[in-house]
Amino acid sequence: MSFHLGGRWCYSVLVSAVRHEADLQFAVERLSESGAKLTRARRAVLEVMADSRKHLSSTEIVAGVLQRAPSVGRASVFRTLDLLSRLAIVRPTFLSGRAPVYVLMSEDGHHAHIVCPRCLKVIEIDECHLSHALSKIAQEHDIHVSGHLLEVYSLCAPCR
Amino acid sequence: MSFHLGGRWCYSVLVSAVRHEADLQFAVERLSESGAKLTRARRAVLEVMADSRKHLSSTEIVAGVLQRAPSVGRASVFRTLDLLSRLAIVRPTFLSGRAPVYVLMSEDGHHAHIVCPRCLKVIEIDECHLSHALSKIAQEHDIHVSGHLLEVYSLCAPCR
DNA sequence: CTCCTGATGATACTGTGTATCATTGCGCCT
DNA sequence: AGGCGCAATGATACACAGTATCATCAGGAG
Repeated sequence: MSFHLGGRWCYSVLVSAVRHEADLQFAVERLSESGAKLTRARRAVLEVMADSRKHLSSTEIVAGVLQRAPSVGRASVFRTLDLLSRLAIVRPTFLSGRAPVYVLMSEDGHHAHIVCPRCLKVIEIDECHLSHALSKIAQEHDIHVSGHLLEVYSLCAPCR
Repeated sequence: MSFHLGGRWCYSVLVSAVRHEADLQFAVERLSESGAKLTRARRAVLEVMADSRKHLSSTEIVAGVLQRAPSVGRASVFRTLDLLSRLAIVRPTFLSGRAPVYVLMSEDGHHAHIVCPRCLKVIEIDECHLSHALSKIAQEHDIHVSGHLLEVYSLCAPCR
């Protein structure tokens, strides 16, 4: 569901998202654990993402970082996004237009949201009731699940 | 988890995917139901996708279509991908590199797979045990679920 | 068969994301 | 606490996926 080609106008809006200081702290921790340096550029990206109440496109992140730390280069933002993706701190997602949109994953590497295919609103789900399903999947496929992303498609109330 | 910046070399490989003639037929049906015309370009895109045993990037789809129907233009492939996304016949996903990767959704608009964060292999899940969780989510948020995408992260057997 | 309209292919263009490389600054180590 | 090595940076230039445009074409209802 990448809707409405052609246009930067349709970024998804996150409803009821609560981004905590804790998320930021956790991300910083994972970063240094991984051996990566905590630089100005990286801190800026993380701060922008932790502050935001929306799913962010790379363009928005670049803009946010530029505001917060004007000396940071565009390239570093993309490098950071890639790094964070690899560390599973951030997950790129496809909503709205063709541009990737990034989400900060919660502490345990899980994330879930509802997308309304009509207005593109994104509603975050806190409790996704997936543990049972995941343990079954883990068992069947003989794997150890380290995270998940669940996207549910459904018209939201106003659109019905 | 968009891994390994810079390089077109890292496309995800779909293991154990069975793409049926039925999928193609279903897609064609939904297409005409929606009122859209069944043109050479659209048929070519659907055929390429139904034939493939992999998650396909747009580039790969363009190449496949070009092989199958050389007269079809690049732009039409993108137009078609967008149309199919809107009709929930196809779902763009983020794996491997930064390029979107497309999957044919199953008949009921559901799709699930496991991604190994190390080798990027994608294993399709046929039975995802989500009905319970989904009905709970539907109840809590007062919605009618029309589809879902579940992505599970886990090292695959060889990578462990 | 014909007509209307939605879809097409060709082209040119835009802007996101990337390679490169000389320079910088993080953080380990003593 | 200060210096050193290498990871990371910012700047620039670039590649190419995806898009707008528009004259032409073809699907499918009648």
